[in-house]
Amino acid sequence: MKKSLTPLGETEMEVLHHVWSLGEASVAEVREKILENRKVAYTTVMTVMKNLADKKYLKYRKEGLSYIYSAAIQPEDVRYNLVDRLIDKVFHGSPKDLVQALVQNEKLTDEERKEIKNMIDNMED
Amino acid sequence: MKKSLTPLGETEMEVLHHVWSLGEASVAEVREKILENRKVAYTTVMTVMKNLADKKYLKYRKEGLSYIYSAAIQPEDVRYNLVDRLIDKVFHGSPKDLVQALVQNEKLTDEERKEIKNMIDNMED
DNA sequence: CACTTATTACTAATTACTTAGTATTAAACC
DNA sequence: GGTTTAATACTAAGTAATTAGTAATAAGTG
Repeated sequence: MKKSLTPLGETEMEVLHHVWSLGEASVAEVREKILENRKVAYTTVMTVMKNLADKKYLKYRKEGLSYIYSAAIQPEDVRYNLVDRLIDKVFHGSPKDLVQALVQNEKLTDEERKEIKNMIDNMED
Repeated sequence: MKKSLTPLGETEMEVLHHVWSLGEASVAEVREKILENRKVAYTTVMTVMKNLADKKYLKYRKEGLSYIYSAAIQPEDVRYNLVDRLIDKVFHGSPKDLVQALVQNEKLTDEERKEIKNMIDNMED
């Protein structure tokens, strides 16, 4: 009965990210990518990928003796879902409040602030 | 070794929200607010509030035989933290991508989109 | 003063995510 | 064909969050 604010854990997100950017990937390939940042056991990555497949975030096909994984869900879908959830649970239904929290955050660089402004300006009404 | 995308769970966030809006609150008062939406045991709310106090999100003072809780951390701080985390873990450091995911989300009403646009337009460069 | 009531403290069960070890299976090599 | 190698399957332990029951404590009430 865990109720997380998010549908996925951090490692799951990390793995998903690598699969997205690789297109198709074996456990070993994903592990290599993760190893660029931190150490992790092969079996750990395998377990996470199996779990993600169980949850339908990944699909796979057998090639020789190993499985080749690919994404079953697109990044946009996961991101939308996550942002929706956050707006609901943390910002009580106000997307504006989220943006406010974002742009008021002093960690944003001027560059980033400008990018965001440009993006919105170019958005059609 | 749990690694959540967020520092708080859903119920914890819910309780925190009520304490913020009430200013000061007893367990019973927070529980009443939650009961407006769903059923929950008195002891459950108590446990969550005790945990939040342990994590320094709430502070309390004794009044008679009960504790009166108040927020030790402001909503903005929690929200900033959460948004930062999300940008880091899900949007790989790009706040722009978050905004993009947000405004492209078809669940947003035109009204909300407009509000966001106005807010950003009024932002200083 | 005994009894009801309100409150907190303690305990525990459940679920989810993370992490990784051990076992098994199957291919590949000598 | 037996042995090494690489992969997956199975198992399990740890931590966090949720949920709530039971025990203990203390205050007020007749």
